[in-house]
Amino acid sequence: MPEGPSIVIAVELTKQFTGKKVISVSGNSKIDFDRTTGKKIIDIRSWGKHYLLCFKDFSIKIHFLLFGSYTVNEKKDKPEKLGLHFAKGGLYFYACAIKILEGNITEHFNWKEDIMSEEWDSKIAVKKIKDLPKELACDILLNQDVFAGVGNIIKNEVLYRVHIHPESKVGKIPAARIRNLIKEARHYSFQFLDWKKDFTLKKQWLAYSQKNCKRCELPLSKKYTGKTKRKTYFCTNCQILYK
DNA sequence: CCGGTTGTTCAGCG
DNA sequence: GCGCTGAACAACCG
Repeated sequence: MPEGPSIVIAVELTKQFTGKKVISVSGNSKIDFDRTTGKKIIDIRSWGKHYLLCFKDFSIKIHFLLFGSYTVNEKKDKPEKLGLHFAKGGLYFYACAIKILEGNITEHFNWKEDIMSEEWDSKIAVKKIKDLPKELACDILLNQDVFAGVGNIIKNEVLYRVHIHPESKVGKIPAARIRNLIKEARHYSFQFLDWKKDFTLKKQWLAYSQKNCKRCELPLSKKYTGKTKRKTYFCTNCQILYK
């Protein structure tokens, strides 16, 4: 559920409620339900790992974290954090973090930083990475200020595909290879989207949760790397360590 | 059946 | 104030 492409799918599967009026609201979230009742959803979109329900003067920001989920038109057998009821159907969110953002949503997010956005601008990532030379490659990819929407699976796959060791210092990686890393982060995120829609995502993994390197056959290293300490699968033979 | 995790925030400490 | 650690949250899969 939680990485950027999965949120893009969530937007697609719920777009039908754009322009619809919220008749009533339920759930155990602490946001003010009265604010939403009777209001029309004017847009549904995403930014990074955030799912956004936009109203005229505010937006509901939903982050699914690790275990969050949603259903359309039918409830799960779990207490919903937020349930929006329409004249026809409903939208339910579970185990997620919900916040209200005031004003126009464009004042809260820059879509040039969202890996899944049409507005994605790799030049911004280039500059931010230049400003963080001591960061490790594995950490920079998970940094939502640099790559909004990239999660641990994408991190693993991108590093493997561009032959960069996860513990490389980004300041030591040649500029052309940094550009390639950024390009692949975007490219793989869209592959993730396509494969997830086809239910073939796992079959396409080259490194994540794999035992051996698909290129040299040697066993992959498995390690909690960087300050983010997330599990990383990598090949010490095929992925170059810049230090 | 239990262990692990596609994530983030916050309290507590040195 | 900083960086680091651990806890908390909570659900599904293999």
